[in-house]
Amino acid sequence: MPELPEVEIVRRQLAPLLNRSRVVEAGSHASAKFTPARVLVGASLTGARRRGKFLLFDTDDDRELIVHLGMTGSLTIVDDPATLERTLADPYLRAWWLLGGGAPPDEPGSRLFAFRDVRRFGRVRVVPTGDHRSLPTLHRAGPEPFDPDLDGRLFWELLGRSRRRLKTQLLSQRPIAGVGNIYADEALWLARINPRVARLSQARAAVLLEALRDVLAQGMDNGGTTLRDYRDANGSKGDNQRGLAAYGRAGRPCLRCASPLRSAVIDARTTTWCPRCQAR
DNA sequence: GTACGGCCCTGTTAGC
DNA sequence: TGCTAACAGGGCCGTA
Repeated sequence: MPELPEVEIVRRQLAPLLNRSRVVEAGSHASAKFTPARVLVGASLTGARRRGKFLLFDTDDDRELIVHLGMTGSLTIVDDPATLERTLADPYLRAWWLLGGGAPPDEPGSRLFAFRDVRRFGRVRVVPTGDHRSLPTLHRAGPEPFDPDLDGRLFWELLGRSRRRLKTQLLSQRPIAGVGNIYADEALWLARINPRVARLSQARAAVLLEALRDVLAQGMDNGGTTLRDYRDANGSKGDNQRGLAAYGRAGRPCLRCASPLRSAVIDARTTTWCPRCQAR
């Protein structure tokens, strides 16, 4: 389940490979979650950005290819003919763009930009640059966690706009972008904050913001978290799952106080916390 | 505008 | 061993 660290790793790997490549052919499976991949034929991909958990690929005709990896999505660029043929035959391939060389001059299509997604939670959209109205979560996403303008006070104000439980707020992407179930549980554990709390003091909000930054940075340093499906653009697994303190450890001893960690479903997501360190 | 439940989707795991 | 049901969960939509 790719969250900010995993998506950022994929972006960093893909960005230098796109190199103004022109889309010479494309295809995708029919889905309401997908803009047909073919609409990009003839355009060149000029850059890769990230906003929260969304990847945004710029084109030379003022459009954006937006990809959300969902839970099991992965993006790769393959160039050797055997791998390219195998990728096209993959039953879980949901969208693909055959790329020519960097412009100018153009070459025949020789590399495949491929989106694979087993559980079909991923999304692919092509929109005019900056027009994110068709993706409400992206459209209303809060600041990036590492935005230098985001400080404890602003984060506290953003959290204060809702009375929903903290865990629900973090997953909504509104007060901060890019946090999913794993890193939300980890940050709340690190900050010793109960996930059911709906209100925080300004000081506690600042502590939570620092905890979010810590767990996200650690996730990136460790190459992302691979529980089952996540692979980076090179097909490699992450290492961060080894260092998780809360997520997926229900019933096991808290790494701080040894109390058994508790879990419950909050906002339809399994949430794990320490009832002692993170008492309400 | 906000909160909440349900849905999408399929591989894995637990239970019988 | 084989079958069935539960589970995992990010984003979106309909309803209250």
